[in-house]
Amino acid sequence: MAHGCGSQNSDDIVARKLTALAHPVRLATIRQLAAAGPTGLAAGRLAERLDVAPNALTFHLQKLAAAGLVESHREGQFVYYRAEFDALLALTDHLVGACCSEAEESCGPRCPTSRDR
Amino acid sequence: MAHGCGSQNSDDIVARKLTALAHPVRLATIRQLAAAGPTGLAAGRLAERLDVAPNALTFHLQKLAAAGLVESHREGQFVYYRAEFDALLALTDHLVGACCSEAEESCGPRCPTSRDR
DNA sequence: TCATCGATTCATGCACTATTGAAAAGCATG
DNA sequence: CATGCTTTTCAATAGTGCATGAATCGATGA
Repeated sequence: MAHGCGSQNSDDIVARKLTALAHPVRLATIRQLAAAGPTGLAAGRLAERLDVAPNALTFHLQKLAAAGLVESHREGQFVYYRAEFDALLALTDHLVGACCSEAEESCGPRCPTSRDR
Repeated sequence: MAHGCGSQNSDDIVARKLTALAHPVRLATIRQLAAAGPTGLAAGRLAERLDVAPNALTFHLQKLAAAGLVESHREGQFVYYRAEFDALLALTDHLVGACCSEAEESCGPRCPTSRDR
């Protein structure tokens, strides 16, 4: 505990991203943005779909952006948000990346260690 | 609605699991258990490896167990914990499951929608 | 039974996060 | 410039989670 806070461990970075995802509104947000694809969605339209107050949505979007999971760009009066797909995929890799690396037996047919990549 | 799992929304269940994972100690715990494979690790050995107080580790392990991400079984005076691999893999599926479902263009070569399963 | 080791439970204090409502800033149109 | 729409900022509150230390429970062996 309380070992150096200067250079952050990879686990800490991933934990920060998971913290950003670990909220019903933010998770639904990411899924909406993921479904919307590279074009993204305007903040207002997102607020409508999720039935969330605009200011509340901004709060959550900022957390997602701080974690590097979404990006925003302005187009006229609208602000479009889109998911950072690379960050999402890297996240899933990290979760089961070291699976069974120290074990003799594999954890199952879907184990990333046991199937070719 | 791919799986009709109980009363709670699938997003809420996933959010609960992500909440359980979204902590440096718990994330490191899962990775240690994932690396250890189906055999698992004793709580004390886990505490040593992670440099965490035993009672603190119990606190975190209970959160992981409540989310269905780990399981425990007693062997003599030791309590072994092992990762629930199915729950972990289901989690990663959910994250990018609906990726680009509403978009004309795919988000990339690794998009789950764009590659066969 | 007593002593020891492993694991858990309990209680307290602290910090952080989410929610809400009101207000303000940025952009477009008449 | 004035108006309306979109988005963000701010402030106050309530709620939740985490860390810490002491005490407890369970199992093992002398």
